Amino acid sequence: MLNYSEIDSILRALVEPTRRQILEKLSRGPATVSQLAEPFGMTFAAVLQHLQVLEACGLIRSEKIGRVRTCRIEPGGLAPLADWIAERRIPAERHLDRLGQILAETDQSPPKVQDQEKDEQT
Amino acid sequence: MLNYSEIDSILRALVEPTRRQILEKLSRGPATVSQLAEPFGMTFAAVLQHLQVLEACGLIRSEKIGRVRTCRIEPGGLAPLADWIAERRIPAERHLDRLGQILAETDQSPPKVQDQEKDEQT
DNA sequence: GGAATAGTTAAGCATGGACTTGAGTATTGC
DNA sequence: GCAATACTCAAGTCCATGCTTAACTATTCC
Repeated sequence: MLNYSEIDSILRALVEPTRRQILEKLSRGPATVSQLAEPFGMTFAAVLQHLQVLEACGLIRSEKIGRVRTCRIEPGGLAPLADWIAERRIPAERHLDRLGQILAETDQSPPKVQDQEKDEQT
Repeated sequence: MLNYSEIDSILRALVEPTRRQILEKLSRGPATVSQLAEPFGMTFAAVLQHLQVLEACGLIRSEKIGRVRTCRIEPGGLAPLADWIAERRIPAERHLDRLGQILAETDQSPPKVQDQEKDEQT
């Protein structure tokens, strides 16, 4: 059983493009907070906040030695999300087959699908 | 090559718990807008907006027959995100092995990791 | 010991997105 | 045709979150 709020926190962390870029950068090797902050047109404090979010949900890990904090990817960090997706893809892939279509028409009662993609008014 | 903004729109869609619940419900079979709106303590219009977000990023599909719009899961909808994760897990899994540790210590220069988890002031 | 460096925290602003309300349109049943 | 149904759209409110500023702490170098 997956923890619902774990998925939630991982998704909230990943939805922010800056944080995905940080992950990208860390996946090429560990880096200090200042090294990470440098390329972004953003203050030190902002990057630090992103790092805290990433660490809180287990996507990265960091340790402070002296006055320098070094961050690195947490290897299994994306696993819960990968599992969540896997769980949902299998049953989803079954609907929309013949069976799914038949169930759709007999169960709920949309008269009949005469012509797919008839609307699409964006 | 994955489209960056595609991942972005999928993550933005999934980060909202209500939308994940809608997906959950649809994965058990197609449903009309009113059927989806019913169980949530939320207006029709709000649910409709969620459905539009889900459809815009390809996670669901809908068709209108008469005055009834029926929604269903788009089978391959989660595939881009699954791929994105897969791409990032493989290289990430390599760091944090012996090699990653060694690179971390020789490349950037944190003197030496004498004692892991020394800080942790939440 | 004092200045410079590296990071930390808190407060405040600003934007985006979820949700509501309310009015409008198309379809169905009588 | 007219009312009810099922959905659609636009505008507005409100709150969460990203970012900044500014003050603060802990280390290192001289």
